[in-house]
Amino acid sequence: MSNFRHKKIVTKSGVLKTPFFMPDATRALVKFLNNDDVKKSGIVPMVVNTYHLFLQPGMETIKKAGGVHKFMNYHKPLLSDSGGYQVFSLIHKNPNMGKITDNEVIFRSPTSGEKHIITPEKSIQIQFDLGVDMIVCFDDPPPNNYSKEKISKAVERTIRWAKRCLIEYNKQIKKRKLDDKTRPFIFSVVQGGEYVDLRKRCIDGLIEVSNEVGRDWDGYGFGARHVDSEGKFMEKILRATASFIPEKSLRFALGVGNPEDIVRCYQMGWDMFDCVIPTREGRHGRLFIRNKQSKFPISNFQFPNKSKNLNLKSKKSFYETVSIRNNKFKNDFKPVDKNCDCELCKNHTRAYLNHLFRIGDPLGMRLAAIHNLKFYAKLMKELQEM
RNA sequence: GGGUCGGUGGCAGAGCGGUCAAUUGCAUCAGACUGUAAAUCUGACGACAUUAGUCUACGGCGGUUCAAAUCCGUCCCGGCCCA
Repeated sequence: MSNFRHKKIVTKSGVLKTPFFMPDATRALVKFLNNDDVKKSGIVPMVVNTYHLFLQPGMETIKKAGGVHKFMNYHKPLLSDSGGYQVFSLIHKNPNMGKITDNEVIFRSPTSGEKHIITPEKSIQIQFDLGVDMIVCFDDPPPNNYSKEKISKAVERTIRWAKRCLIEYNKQIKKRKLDDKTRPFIFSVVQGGEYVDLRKRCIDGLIEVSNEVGRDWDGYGFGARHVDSEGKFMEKILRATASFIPEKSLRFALGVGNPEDIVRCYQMGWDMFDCVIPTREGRHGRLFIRNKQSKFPISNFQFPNKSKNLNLKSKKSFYETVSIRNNKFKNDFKPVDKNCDCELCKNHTRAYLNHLFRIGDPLGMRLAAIHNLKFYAKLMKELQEM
């Protein structure tokens, strides 16, 4: 039972076809890569982060640069995340780092200790100053293991803040004289943890907000982690949440995910994805290898719904991973993936990459990240062509 | 030749009577990573059994002591200083 779909969205910086994956260029770069590395891997859009760029280099610099596209010299579609996830995660992990009230979030910079305040309005203003193509509401993302009561409160706050975001959004559109061709797309975020009824409530609330303010959300994001407190993929919740989101709106699965999670979400009707996995795991020496025997065998792929360990690394899966630091690659002179034409696989052997990781040279991390991005890009292309 | 300091597990380097199979770092082996406080983090790392436990180990040999990597004697080896 697939609900997948193909959409085309036209942003001021270019056209995107769904489904698409965005690597996280949190601080205006994908770590260790330059823009060409990303482009060559076949990836176009990227995600930058409001919170991180606000702290460094700071908005004065970004504004003087003429926006984040110019600042990082990347003129393809960019989405900015609101910073809600970062600020809340900071405070949830260490309550001394800040204070959350219904009006605002006060927090300390983990690096400088300096005190900052972010409100929903301010997050939106910053995102307009970034000048990106897609922006996200400042939400309240509770950890999945919070009580239902606490998550319910987070849902209500997320809805109230979404309203403030959308009102501010309209103000900024007016103030900056933007039109439908030049305005950024705006996404609200759906919270509700592992509870279908709360997810439903959140979406109903968000739709009500859009009616009250008089502007539709361009899309809805899936908030909080999409794996439950035990690490299991939240199949039911993701499926239900996708079905609650209006058909015409984009569905953005924030933070999703590993390859099988992306495929599953796609089949449920999610359109957009971003995740640190390909780049972070690449930097940590884990490489994705497509299973050679076929195209991504998605149509006949059996998802073992319930188990945490999906066993997708077995022969049945469409991919496997290798830890290139492992000793067994020390004298392995094959390419990482003989069917891959990325910079790494075209030019270097597993033994060489193993060596680069053993000596800790950044080149290894860069090549591995490029390879993994290419793997993701190819996956998305196959999904687009389904 | 005289004096002096030292020889500890793959390496570096703690420990200086019992709680030491021995702190720590590196190296090694494996694992984790999901809107990036992540070039990060976790675990293993004498042998065999692998729950318990048993053995062999802090240069060699011999002592003191209920007990020694730790104290004493001696031998071997190395650094530095003086002749």
